[in-house]
Parts: sequence; structure tokens; C-alpha cells
Amino acid sequence: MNNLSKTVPIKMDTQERILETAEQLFARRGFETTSLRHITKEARVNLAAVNYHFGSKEGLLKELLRMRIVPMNEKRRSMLEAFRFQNSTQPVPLENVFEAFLRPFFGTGSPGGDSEGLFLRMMGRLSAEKPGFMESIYQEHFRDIQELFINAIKEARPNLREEEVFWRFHFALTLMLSSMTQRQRLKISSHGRCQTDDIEGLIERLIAFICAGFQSPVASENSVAAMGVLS
Amino acid sequence: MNNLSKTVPIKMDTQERILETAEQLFARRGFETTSLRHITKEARVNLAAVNYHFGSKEGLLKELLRMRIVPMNEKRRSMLEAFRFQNSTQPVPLENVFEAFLRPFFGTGSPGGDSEGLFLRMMGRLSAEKPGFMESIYQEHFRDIQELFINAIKEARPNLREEEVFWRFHFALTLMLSSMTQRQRLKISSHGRCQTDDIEGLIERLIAFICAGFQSPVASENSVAAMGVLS
DNA sequence: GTCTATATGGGGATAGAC
DNA sequence: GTCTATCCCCATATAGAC
Repeated sequence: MNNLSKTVPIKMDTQERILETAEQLFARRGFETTSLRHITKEARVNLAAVNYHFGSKEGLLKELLRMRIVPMNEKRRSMLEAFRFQNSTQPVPLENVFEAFLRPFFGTGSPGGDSEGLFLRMMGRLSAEKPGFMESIYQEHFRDIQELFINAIKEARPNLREEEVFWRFHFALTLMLSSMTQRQRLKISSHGRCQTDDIEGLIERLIAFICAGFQSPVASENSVAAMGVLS
Repeated sequence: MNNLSKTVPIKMDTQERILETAEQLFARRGFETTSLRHITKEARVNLAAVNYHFGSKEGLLKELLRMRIVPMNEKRRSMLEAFRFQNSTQPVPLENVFEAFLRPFFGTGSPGGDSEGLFLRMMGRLSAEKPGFMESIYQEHFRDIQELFINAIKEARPNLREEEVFWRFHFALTLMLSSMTQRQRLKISSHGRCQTDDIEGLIERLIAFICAGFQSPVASENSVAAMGVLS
């Protein structure tokens, strides 16, 4: 009952075993509530191994995130590039912009299939559990990629004020991040009517919902907004 | 630096002091990472008082949630009722349905103004940090209210398949819950361009985005969906 | 690199005096 | 109802033998 469903292969070396196990546990139980004892026992390595290889528990988390995020962002870049090529000088349609942004996120994980969306759930949990920490991760790994996609959105929706682009991209990101940790709630509240295991359906619905959201009329500009630093 | 900005009034009795302080700390630092020692010190009550009055740390959390959620849901009910009255036999417009659902959530908190959205942030954190626990809270407090609003949405969008109604309501709920804990990210990523403190602007943008999202075309119905239990 | 043993500090809960 | 003192659990991290 305490075991992971898919046991970590013995062939892997210590570092890989730790990383893989930690991802599973952080995704399923959260960072603070997962102890190094639990990780090392599950990974069948020594308790001291985490501190030896990664310096600290947070060091392990940082490495884990880096390992997943870097290739994910490369995928995003190349997908957006491909869509740009398809559309030559035309702006990339918004649906495609978000496809390039979302799909690599949902496809991230151990090669061979991360069917449970462990990385996604971990990200979703962390952004609520350690918002300060995630902001630093964000600064390190997402600044450039976000700028790329914000620009693509601006091209697709040239009439939208920059402030609104940020708001709506923020909504999109929030939805994407929370979609995994909140799935169980949908299953219950829909009395099982919604196929929450259908990742493809989730992605399509997310993209459709987000793109439609971008069609919403601009919020009333009140006095507060006037003092913005709009260049 | 360790003190809460607004100190708990001495006049309050022990239970109230504990509840108020706990809300602040759970919202700001999360449930697991907030100790009873921290709460009781900040509230200037005895360490044993929490267990005496609430049985356990989780008992305290349950009471705290109950205290906020019950009146919030009453507000939702009465607002939806008022909109129904305004529209006599016509369905309530979707914008109004979500206004009745969202506004009491953002208006929940200590009377006199919960300007920092403590209750909201607490809810957002908890639903990521303790999803299992929140599902039980959900079952206890949200079943009826959700049914009420799902029905109102069905009336406003009679052509939408029930499955899609659940999906989109789920997206709306997810956005609402996460909007507070994720605000800081928007502030950073927009380089301060977005007025994230402007709750009214946030509510308007949320409603607009969600209602527009409900206009999205229905996702392709693949083979998996066919086996649904659509009554 | 790996292990055991331990240092050091924190947590929730409770017994029992007042 | 309130307090102190304490039980017993668990955590992260590290020192030092192998």
C-alpha cells in the first residue's frame, strides 16, 4: 500500500532513482509533506544519498525541475517555429500558439510515457505550495519563453491592449497549471460524466476555452488603469 | 518582521483570536508549514488552546472553512435569486450567473474588509496542498450550490451538452480558486503593467474571460466520449 | 560513493496542576 | 478555561567508518 505502482528500475543509478522517485512523491503528496526518508526508502538508496548528490532537499527539487523544464521549453520553441514556417508571413493563429505552448507541457515526463502527468501535477502543487520558490524558477526558466509567446499572441491579436494580453495569458497559464491537480474534483462533481483521464480531450478543451476567452470584450478601463506604465 | 501587519484585537475571545490568526497564516504560508506553535504565539493564546477548543489542527481548519463558506454560499443563493427575479421567466444571463457565483467568493472575509483576500488565498492553497481533504469539504459544502448554478448555466446555454457544461464550469472554478495565489506571478511577468491589487478589475476580467470561454465550439466528440452515462 | 549513527530542531497532542 | 511540562513522533543534515 505504501509502494509506488511502478517500481523504479534497479538498473538506474542512484541519482536517477532519486529523481524519478522524488517526482512521483512530490506530485502525489506535495513537497513539504514528502520526507527524504520516504524518497530514499522508496528509491532503495541510502538516506544520506540525497544530500550527497544534490546538496539538500531543495537542491533536489531544483535539479528535478531543470531536468524537465529545459527540454519542454525547447519543444515549445520548435513547435512555434514550425507554425511560423507554415504561416510564412501571416501571424500564427492563436489556436496554434497555445497548442505550441500547452502540448509540450502535457507531454513532459519520463520517456516512455508519463501517463499520470506527474510533472504536471508536481508543477501545479508547487505553484500553490511554494509560490515564492516557483517565482525564482520562473525567472530562471520562463522569462524568455514567455516573451516569445506573448509576442506571438500580440501578432495574432494586434488590437488587444498589452495589459489585457498579460491578463489573459496569465489566466491561460493558471488554467494549464491547475488542470492536473484539480482533475479529481471534476470527476466527483460531474458524477463521473467527464472523462478526466482523457488528456487529449483536456488539451483540446483547454485550448478552445482559452482562445474563446481571448475574444472577450475588453474590461472597462477605470481610473486606476490610467496610471499604468504603458510604453 | 515575524508579526502580522494587523494584530489580532485583544477584545476577541480565544476562539476568535485563533481562527483569525490561523486564517492569516494558512493563507500566507500554507497549512502544513504553519505550526500550532506559530498560530498560538501570534494569537497570544496558550499552545494547548487549539486542541482544547477545536480538537486538533485539522479540526481548526474545518471550523475555519465552515465559518467562511456557509455565509458565502448564502450570499450566492440570494444573488442568483435576485437575478432570477429580475429576469422573470427568462433565463438569467451567463454574466449574471457567474457574477452571483464569483462575487461572494471575493467578498468573503472578516467584516470590515479582507482586502488581502486571505480566505481566497487559503482556499487556493488548500486545494493544491490538500486535494483529498478539500474534496470532502467540497462534498459537504458545495454539492447543493453547484447543482443550483449548473442548472442556471444549462438554462442560459440550453444547447451545450451536459458534459461540456461540467468541463467549463470546472475551468471557471479552477480559475477562480487560483486567481489569488497566482497574482504575484502576473505582477512579475507583466513587469508591473497589470494592476493585480485591483480586485474589481480581476472580477470583471474573470467573468468576461469565463463567459467568452463558454462560447467556444464544442470539442470533437471522439470514441471515448460515446460510452458516457448521459441520461 | 555508500553506509550507520547521530546531532539538532521541530512538530502535534495531552496529562494534570491551577 | 488556561497554563506548564512533557511524551513521542518525525524532520533535515552531517560526521566519520567502510
